[in-house]
Amino acid sequence: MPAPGSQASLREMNRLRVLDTVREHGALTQVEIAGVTGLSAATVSNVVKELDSAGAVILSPSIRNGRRAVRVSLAASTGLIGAVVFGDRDVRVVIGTGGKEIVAQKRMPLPADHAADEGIDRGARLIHELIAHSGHMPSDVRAVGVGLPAPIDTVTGLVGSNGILPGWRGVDVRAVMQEALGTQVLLDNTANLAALGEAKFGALQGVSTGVFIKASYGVGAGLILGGEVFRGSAGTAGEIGHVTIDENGPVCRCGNRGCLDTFVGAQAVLTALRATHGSLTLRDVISRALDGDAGCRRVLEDSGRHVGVAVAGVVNLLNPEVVVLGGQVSRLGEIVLQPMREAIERCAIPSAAATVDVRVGVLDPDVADAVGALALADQVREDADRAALLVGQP
Amino acid sequence: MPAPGSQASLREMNRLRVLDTVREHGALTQVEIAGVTGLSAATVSNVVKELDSAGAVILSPSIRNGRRAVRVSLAASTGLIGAVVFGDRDVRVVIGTGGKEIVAQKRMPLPADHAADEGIDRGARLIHELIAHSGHMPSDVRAVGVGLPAPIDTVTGLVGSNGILPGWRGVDVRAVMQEALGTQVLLDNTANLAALGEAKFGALQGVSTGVFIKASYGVGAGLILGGEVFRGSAGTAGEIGHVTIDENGPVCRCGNRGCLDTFVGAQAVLTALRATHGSLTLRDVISRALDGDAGCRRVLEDSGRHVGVAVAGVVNLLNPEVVVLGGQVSRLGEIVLQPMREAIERCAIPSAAATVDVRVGVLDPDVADAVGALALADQVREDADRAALLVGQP
DNA sequence: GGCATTGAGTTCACCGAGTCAACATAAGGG
DNA sequence: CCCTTATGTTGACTCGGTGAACTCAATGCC
Repeated sequence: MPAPGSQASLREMNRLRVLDTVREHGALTQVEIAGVTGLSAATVSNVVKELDSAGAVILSPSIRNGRRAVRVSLAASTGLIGAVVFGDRDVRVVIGTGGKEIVAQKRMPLPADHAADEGIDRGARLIHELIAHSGHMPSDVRAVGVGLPAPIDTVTGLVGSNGILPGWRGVDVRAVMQEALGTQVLLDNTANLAALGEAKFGALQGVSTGVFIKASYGVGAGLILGGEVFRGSAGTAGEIGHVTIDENGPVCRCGNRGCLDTFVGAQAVLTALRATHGSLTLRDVISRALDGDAGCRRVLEDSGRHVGVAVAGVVNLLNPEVVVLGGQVSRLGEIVLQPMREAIERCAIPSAAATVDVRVGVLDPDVADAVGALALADQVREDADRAALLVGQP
Repeated sequence: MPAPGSQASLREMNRLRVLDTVREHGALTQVEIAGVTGLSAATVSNVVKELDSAGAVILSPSIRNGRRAVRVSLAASTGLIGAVVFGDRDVRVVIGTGGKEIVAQKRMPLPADHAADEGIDRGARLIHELIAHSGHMPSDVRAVGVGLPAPIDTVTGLVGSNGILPGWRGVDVRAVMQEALGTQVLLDNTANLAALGEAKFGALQGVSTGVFIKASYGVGAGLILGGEVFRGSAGTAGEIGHVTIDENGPVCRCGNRGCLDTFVGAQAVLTALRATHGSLTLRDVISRALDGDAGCRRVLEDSGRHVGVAVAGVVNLLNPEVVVLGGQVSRLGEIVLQPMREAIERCAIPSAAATVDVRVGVLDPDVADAVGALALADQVREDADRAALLVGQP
């Protein structure tokens, strides 16, 4: 890398400026690039020439009056990116080429009490299968994003102790997965990943301060602050499921009492319905509620209210522009959103409650996490491409 | 300003690089500057010459072997900066020259039900008095930071509705104050200001993710995220006083029930002690607790516990490195910190609770807000100096 | 006192990079 | 066929950073 402050670094900055402009605006002519970046046409000409000979952009003619402009667009990043997302009882694997497009995907159930090694092994095997089926080589995969429904300590790299998966505690998933896949692996909480997905392609696009609530088997949050996913000092930010709602409430699996999770987690929901509805899964409850079953609907409305109380605290604390509800429960739409909004309105300070926009996520809850995991992997690939470009142009 | 990406902008960046290096490290020789910035000695020589002729730095000889090195240090910023901080029943006015040094200060009580105009008027008059007494002109004041114990909507500029000061609701304090002082006025919540003070000069120095809790007449929080004060989308972030602790708790002045404030606000503390101790002020309770009064101590310990429960939620959500307790109540030190720590330990998820460091602020609670307000004003002055430097060197 | 030594800052020739202006280019219109 | 229109390229110029040579001011040694 060139010394900071030198002319070489200025050149580099301008190369990146041009590249980022093209990335953001799509195909542009050189004059347009010059207009947007504020660089002179001559400089843009030189930079584009370099970029073209390095294979970073592609030039295609366009038709218009006068001399034909040449549109500059980003050369497609090479290689594949992958995502492996572990749910409470399954693993979903996706491969893509970038953006939110999905090349192939596969889902597979996992036993309730599986060990981490087993899950990782199955995830890795599915990735390899998908690659083979789509006619690629394992070495084509540049990066894989992995999601777990548990807090992940980025300092130690270990899975936190109060996630949904008991068999995964204290495992360094990133290291093991990286070993199994032979590619760079990025590990994150599924709430953070879904938040990233919504921020890139969904309801949180362009939002500076946003809160994503993932309500599924458990409740988690992903925070978008300054347009980026916020992970806190050790990566476990966004844990909203164990906020104390009632100091004397039921005992939670985290050891505390009256956590939000004891009121709205799948356990609580299913227990509340057992007497009248028998043994159901969370998905059953949701689809019955959508079909008009009063009991199921009522229990989920209550969940919405409880989540709303907790979210009101978050709204007070962070004063977000938008709160997005995601996760399986978000399929219910206004049924659960309405009581949630009312609770926020009631419990948050008026000025913050008045400005916050509470809505449902845009992405399908089944794939939102995976889309985010792909986005995470894509970022890494972009960084690598960029670094390669810089060392390639000494 | 020069076009981005041009060589002129590179020059400017290097000027700022040198300036910031000197700002951060204090007096340095040119070789040292070159070492830190990575620029060549020749460039540093040129830049320093420019900076010197612009009056931005001062050169002083130093003694050592070989040719005497010339130490480059920042020219003292010209002019004064001021702070006006409104408490629940008083106003404190401070003037300084930069950093945390205080040139002069004055405190004056305010009637409990005063109107905003009255408070602003008194604050402005005090500023003018202090300036006159210290032998300066009103025009010497470059910027004034103003603190209010209430949420401030930065979009509308108005004071939020659930602060401690009923007579201030819906007033555009910044505009009125600016009119009265004839200088640039920066307005912020006192919790944010005290957090800024601790971040610049106290317990939050160098901390990336930190939470400052101001426990005084009411409870508020100032968030430090990425080393900066985080204000949310409309500036009201950090409102922790109206988090719901108990859905069926006492009615709060904000209209909700069971807010933290109804358990630990001065109102609640004083009411709890009225039967046994008669009419006290919060300061009385604190000093008696320090003197060993069991009742006062017990009530404040309970406050600490309640605050701890709420803070545990914040710790889960933001995963901070440090939580700093400030405000009048922090004078009690471990008496209130201990129960607070225990509550956090008990209610927050283990990994986050284990890594968070809970301590008392370094700054005197009486002046922490003002120190922050000065820092805010100082930032503005620095920006103005910097801008002047740039246009002064075309 | 004279003189080498030491290390800081300055000067200068050089070169890389951005800019302006002129120019080459590639259509469509009359 | 030439003019118009609009884009991209080229070259002379200037600006700014750099390395190497140089100046400068004190110390210490003889």
